[in-house]
Amino acid sequence: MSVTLKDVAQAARVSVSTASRALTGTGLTSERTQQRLTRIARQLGYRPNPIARGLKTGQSRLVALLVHNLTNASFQVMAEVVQARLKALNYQMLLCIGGDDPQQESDTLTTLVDHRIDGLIVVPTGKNGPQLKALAKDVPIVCLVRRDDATDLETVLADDPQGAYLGTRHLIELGHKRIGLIVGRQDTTSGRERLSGYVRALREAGISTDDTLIHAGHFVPETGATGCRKLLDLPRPPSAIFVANHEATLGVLRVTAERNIAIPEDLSLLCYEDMPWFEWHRPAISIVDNGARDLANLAVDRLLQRMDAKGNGNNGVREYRVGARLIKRDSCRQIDAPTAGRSAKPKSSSPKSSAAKSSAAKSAKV
Amino acid sequence: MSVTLKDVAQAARVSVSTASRALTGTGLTSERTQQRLTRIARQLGYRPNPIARGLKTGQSRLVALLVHNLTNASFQVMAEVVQARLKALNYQMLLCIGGDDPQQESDTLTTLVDHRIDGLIVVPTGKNGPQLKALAKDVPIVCLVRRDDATDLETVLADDPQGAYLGTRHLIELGHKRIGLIVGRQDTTSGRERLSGYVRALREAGISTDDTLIHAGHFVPETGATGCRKLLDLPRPPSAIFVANHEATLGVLRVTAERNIAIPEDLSLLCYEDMPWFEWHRPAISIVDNGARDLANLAVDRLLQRMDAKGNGNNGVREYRVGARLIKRDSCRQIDAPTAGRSAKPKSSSPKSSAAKSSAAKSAKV
DNA sequence: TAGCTTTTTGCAATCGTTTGCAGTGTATCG
DNA sequence: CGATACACTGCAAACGATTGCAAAAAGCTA
Repeated sequence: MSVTLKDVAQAARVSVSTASRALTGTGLTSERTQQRLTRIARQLGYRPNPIARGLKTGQSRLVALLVHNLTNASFQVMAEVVQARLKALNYQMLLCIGGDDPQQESDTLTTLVDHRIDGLIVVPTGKNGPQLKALAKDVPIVCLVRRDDATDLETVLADDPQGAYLGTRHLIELGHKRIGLIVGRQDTTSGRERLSGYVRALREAGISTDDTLIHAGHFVPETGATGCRKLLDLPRPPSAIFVANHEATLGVLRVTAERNIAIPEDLSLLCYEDMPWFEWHRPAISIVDNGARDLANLAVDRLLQRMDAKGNGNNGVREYRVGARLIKRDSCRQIDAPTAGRSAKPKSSSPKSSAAKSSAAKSAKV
Repeated sequence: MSVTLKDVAQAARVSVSTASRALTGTGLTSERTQQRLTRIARQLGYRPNPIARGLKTGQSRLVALLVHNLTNASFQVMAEVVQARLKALNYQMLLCIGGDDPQQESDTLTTLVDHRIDGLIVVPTGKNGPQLKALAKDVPIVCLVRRDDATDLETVLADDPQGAYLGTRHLIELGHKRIGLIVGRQDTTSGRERLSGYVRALREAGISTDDTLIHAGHFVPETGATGCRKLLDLPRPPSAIFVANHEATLGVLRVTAERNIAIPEDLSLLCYEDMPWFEWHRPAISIVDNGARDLANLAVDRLLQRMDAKGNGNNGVREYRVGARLIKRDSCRQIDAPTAGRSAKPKSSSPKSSAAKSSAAKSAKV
């Protein structure tokens, strides 16, 4: 069917070995034959067979990225970044979706090493530590976003303690004292760390934590809905909610919409991890940005590094942190002058303000 | 490193051929040796090497999906569906991102067939017809969402003419007479077909088309922004905009937000292809759903079918259509009684209605 | 038990590369 | 001019499976 190295060799009247050496550019052939063979190969449309090559060399030029889903905007960005970086280096990305399910993760992992992938970037569920650890002996692995405590793999994490701290402090600075937190499962790194950042900010500000204000749960919209209802139904509901569980955001928005709660007039909302549309939403949603792009880039860097090192094993296993950033938009409002300072800001305690603004716009238009 | 077939054979004191036959389950070995070998293989932790196998059999158990990006919600859904379906059949999905760029598409395609993929589902740019056609001789290919006119490949399309027609008719039925259209590039199937559906609905309703109301452009948010501005700046601006270019949606939302245009009071908005958050947006955005999930499933069905047929070539190349569905939410309003009929409906020509509702809710709350 | 068929097995070639080793030819040097 | 080095090249053995063909074993019949 397709033209093989043998065909090229025959056409050039040399042996396959020579052809191979000429085309792979080991400096072991004369300049002349090298050029001649490259030409002939191109004329014949020769393309090396990665499978055959892989069999011999043990490399597949395949690098896998295992994420939980593609709904999460961070994962989308990561997938695109990883793909782009790898393609430039002539690797193919094998994107796998594990659904945050240990069983699926485990299955996928075995399939992947079966396929002799050259490297793996994985967002671990945390439940397959032993397996990961074993695989790491055969293939370079970098963990992303979550740490797997049972392993000592190189890991690229978001700076969740800092991010949660920044976000919470921002709300405190705006005058909020009762701040609801909807956060991820406490058996995940990010879940625990974000909670801790929240607690630290509160403590620093001398605000005592209130367990009824904290809702931890799975990374699904329902968590947001439930948590939000719980918070709103409190005798003394919070004036701000910090949704530090990305997937839960939609649930929170649904509930606030259902209950006709105006943001930020009735409730300030701060979310975690950006989505393209947060910026276009009305009001534009303030967020703590986890730096998905940088995380992915760093993970690729680390992975490539290990792939080159080839066997110089586990020396220098590190944990990296990519800093978080607060992006202020319009979903959080100042509810109270923290100090006597600050004047120009229209801190508008009147719930009508935005409705007024919008109907003004309307009458101008209609 | 890893245990090979030879190891298993040795341990069982049989030849590799017997081992191979026993483990692959050709009925050519005695029941007894088959069981014995399976047991030994498991004990030794033997896993067949797909690369070696692939070299001999010419199959890789890899199926590629080539899409433009992962930002588009339809592509996300498709990726997840394809991955899930394939995994169940023990194939690995190779997800590639082509960026709707012919050059990248071309490169990726060659890499993919180099890797001896067993099948390919591709959203073609339309600029690499000849190449696709050539590749189709070696590997089963199914086109998705867009047709490549230069080929006669099996193609699974959304019913865009119908979808655009349904959407436009919906707006007409709500009383809109001037309906802006923001649509995709006219050198793509979907771009042309959506425009045609729009035109047909208008013609049927006896409304003459107005070219100044139609804006076609690339599949990027900017198209939406530009188009929306153009439409709003018209001497006689439309009362409704149909954004039939998914990526352009964000741009439109940005402009309407910038200009403080209330939806649906000042402007009705209808979009194409769902996104998870459209439902939670305020107002919830009405859409024409292209049925991404069904499209992906059908594409997989067709591909598997061809992969089985194995060589019975191009007979029966078909084009399939997956019907579109209108999903009404809150971004389109009735602006005018189409007939004298209909009573109960609060068709509210007063632009204040929703603002009133919302401020009522607020005062109830505060 | 011989002769036949039918299962079950093993040998060896093959897929398309890479690569150690040995061989050829040419240049260099004394 | 012969010896030695060096640059190229070719042979053949891998890599880990699958598979056609033939041999061995087993089962049957008479």
